[in-house]
Amino acid sequence: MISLRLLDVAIDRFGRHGFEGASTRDIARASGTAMSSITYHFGGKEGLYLAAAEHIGKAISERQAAPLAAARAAAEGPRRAAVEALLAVIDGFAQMMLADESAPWARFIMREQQAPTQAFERLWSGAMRPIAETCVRLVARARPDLDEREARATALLLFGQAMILRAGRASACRLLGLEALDAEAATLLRARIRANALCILSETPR
Amino acid sequence: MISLRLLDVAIDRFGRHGFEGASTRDIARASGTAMSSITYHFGGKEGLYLAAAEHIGKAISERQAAPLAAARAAAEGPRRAAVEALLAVIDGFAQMMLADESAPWARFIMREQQAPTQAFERLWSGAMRPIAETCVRLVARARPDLDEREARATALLLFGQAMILRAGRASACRLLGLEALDAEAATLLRARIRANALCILSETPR
DNA sequence: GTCTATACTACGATAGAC
DNA sequence: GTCTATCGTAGTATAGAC
Repeated sequence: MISLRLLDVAIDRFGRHGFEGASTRDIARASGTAMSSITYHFGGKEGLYLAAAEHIGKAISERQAAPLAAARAAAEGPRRAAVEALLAVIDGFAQMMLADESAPWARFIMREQQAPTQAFERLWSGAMRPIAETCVRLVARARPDLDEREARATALLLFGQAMILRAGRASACRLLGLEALDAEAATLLRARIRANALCILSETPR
Repeated sequence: MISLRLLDVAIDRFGRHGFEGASTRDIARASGTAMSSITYHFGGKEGLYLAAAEHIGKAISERQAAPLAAARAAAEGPRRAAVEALLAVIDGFAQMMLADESAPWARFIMREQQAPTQAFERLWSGAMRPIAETCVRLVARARPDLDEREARATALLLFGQAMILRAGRASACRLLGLEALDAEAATLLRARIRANALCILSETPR
């Protein structure tokens, strides 16, 4: 499937150089095909960009499906179970942020976060919103002292801890004195994220 | 000063479209000068890019100077004072992430984080490392139960909460159901960041 | 210092062969 | 479906006038 190869390369190039900076010539060449294949399969540069966003959304949804299903089930259960389910979703997200696989997706999404286009809409409703809304409900279950808006803010901030592992990757490496986030660093970071999240979610109203 | 105007526009364009995507023609036009001024003042597109990074580093250092000086003083004081000083630094960072002013800087830096060039080195040693290292010492003071690596990881993750306000701006708006992060949302988010950080920093060894 | 003019390269889109 | 060839536009760099 040449169109799949085009999508993979496109995600890499668009993420690395942005929509305007990426070149369809280069994407086609790196995919081992002619530039006009892009016109044929996706209608043009913009069609390829939107298809790339959709492709990322599907990949994320697939990888988060398991913890998300467990989380949905736990949203109505006891508080303790809700906390554990939320910790599992956050850890799943952290693992994704740590995995090499997510680097191209993250580059792509990060650009959309700064200046959303039509592609962000597809990413949000397809992959991100289902995860986010489930987490909001779990936070509300774990922290009944928070009102709706506070619970939403808290869910967002909990993800921030994991997101910095991608969004601030270069800083993370320098601060930890590493060339790259290896398996040992990943274990350490996941443990700290879990401890911090547990601390926040266990806080009891005074 | 035409060179300052060029720098401001360059930060915006490089942040928005990336190094390759931004056009020196466009930057010069929006600065009200001829393209060859860039060659004259900065030696070319790449010189302009590096100068833009340096410019951002200086702006950040200036704005974080006050809480940073207080934090340095508190690093040797009582634990309670270290916690408060660190909360102040994090809040200063959060305010910067919330301010409209930081949007162009953030776009620029975020790109460098994903694929660091020589420009990241200047940003890191000029502005980021001084802040980060001070925070590591404060975390170590607040959480003597953590070893050096754990303290470094924790300092990083604390900043993640604030960073998502920029790095995940579009998601933050959608999750909170807002068009933009207004003053009310800013107050709410800063309060939650503070509460979460306080909770993490106050955790006592069992 | 700042401009105009120009040389050269690369871009995206498209037409048409196979 | 995939290719080559080509069109019009826009990119950076540079030379030289003022």
